[in-house]
Amino acid sequence: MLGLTETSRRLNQEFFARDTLAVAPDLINKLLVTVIDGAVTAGRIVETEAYSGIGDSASHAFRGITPRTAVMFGEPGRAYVYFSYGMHNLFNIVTERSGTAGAVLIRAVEPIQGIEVMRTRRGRRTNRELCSGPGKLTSALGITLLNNKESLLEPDSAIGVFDDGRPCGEVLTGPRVGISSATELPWRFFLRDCAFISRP
DNA sequence: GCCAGGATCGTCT
DNA sequence: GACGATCCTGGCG
Repeated sequence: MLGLTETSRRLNQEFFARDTLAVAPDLINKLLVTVIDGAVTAGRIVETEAYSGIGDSASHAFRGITPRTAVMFGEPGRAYVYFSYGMHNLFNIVTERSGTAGAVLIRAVEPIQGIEVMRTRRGRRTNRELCSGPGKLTSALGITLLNNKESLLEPDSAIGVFDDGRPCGEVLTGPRVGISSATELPWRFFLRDCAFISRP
């Protein structure tokens, strides 16, 4: 697919078909790669949040299957992209076995490849401002509603997540950001002492 | 550097 | 008809 990932392994369905609370921390330190509009961009995932189904009142799937949330109940390893606050696309990866709702929101990545493309898409910015938030990284990586429901598992998928085997730093947990219910659950995962997370 | 306010629309009640 | 899993800008110091 590209030089960067020649020695990397694309995460398969088995990886995503697990407990959302196991997948979310395991995604830290993995590479999120997109090939969109002819441009390759990649970033190292440094911050995620878990959104479950049953019992998680902050999850879109909490009220059951609707046209929007159906993808969260479907096949693991697909993209769930939705539009928020009238201007931002937010990118999630579907988890759990088919029939069980779950997704992991990618909240921040460290820019690795295609940084000039990211700068073009986001405007003139420092590296840490390019992808340090869920709305920012979709913009920088070119992810839109068009990518909703797409598989991340095929060799020619526009979006993929790769493991390059690089050792991971310490992963910390904390409350999720920007929600008004289930605020007590520590389902946000992020790299310790990382300059590229959405908030210090 | 910090904070308040505005932008803007898909989705569900 | 209300409300976000947010980001950017401008004003102030």
